[in-house]
Amino acid sequence: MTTPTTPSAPAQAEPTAPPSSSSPSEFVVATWNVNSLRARMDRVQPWLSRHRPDVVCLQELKMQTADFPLLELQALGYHAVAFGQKTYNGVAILSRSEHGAPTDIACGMDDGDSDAEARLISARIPGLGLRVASVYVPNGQSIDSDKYAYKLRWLRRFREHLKRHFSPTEPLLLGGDYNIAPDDNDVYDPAGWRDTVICHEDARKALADIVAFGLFDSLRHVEPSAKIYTYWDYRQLAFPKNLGLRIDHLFCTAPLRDRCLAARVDREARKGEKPSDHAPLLVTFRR
DNA sequence: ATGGTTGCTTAGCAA
Repeated sequence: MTTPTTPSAPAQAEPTAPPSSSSPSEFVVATWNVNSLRARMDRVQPWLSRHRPDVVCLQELKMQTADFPLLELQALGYHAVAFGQKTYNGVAILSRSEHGAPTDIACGMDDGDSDAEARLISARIPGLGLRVASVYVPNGQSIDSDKYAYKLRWLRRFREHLKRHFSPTEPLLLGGDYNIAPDDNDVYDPAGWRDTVICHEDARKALADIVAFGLFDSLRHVEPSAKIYTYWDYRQLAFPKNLGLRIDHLFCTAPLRDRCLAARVDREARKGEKPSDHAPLLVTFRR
């Protein structure tokens, strides 16, 4: 074991700001589509160390459950539960070890449908007294595609799943990539995007039906009208031009809406080498 | 913009 003797630290060895510390009065929940956890682990690890969110919903793991990096996350101080599959989809929930191991872990929708795509996982976080789901809604490709019919069907099944397993009066968080921009204000070019799977009225209605279960858009609770995006295409310099969409959401039930203190998108995570095409959304709640 | 970028898998699909 040698002691470093270099007088100046390496350029990127230290974070530029101290990591967030756990507060006894607040907790932070994030949702992030990482677009392959294997390809993104070198970014996810320092991001967790820096922000120390209490709970993180991840989407698009693109790996089998058996390949999920449980031990690496454990070493960073996180419990994790994952529902993966080869090549596509995959969702996970991380929670800081101090909140206790997640219980009541449920993968998929248990509604008898033969659909096996890994798009939903939920669990209870005992130390925070809440239930959390990580959700990856099908993209749907184009409105005349079979995939769009699957998207709309999946959203209806999800609504029924919520009614069966959750209550609008319990503390519940649903974080995920919904692949839907709820409002024209969530899109950089609403006219150009109107007849796409992201903005089509049937998709927006299906999401509204889910919200009608008793959910609130935590970001809009705090920022009612600001132009805030969570996704920028890799092509066409979309990020530097801020040609973005707000398709990642953290929905909460009424008991948590009243405790929602702040919400922001971490655009820093979209910059630099090999980012995901999505940036994380971080929401702070009173404990 | 009927294009372009990334990841998984290895030519073509999905996003």
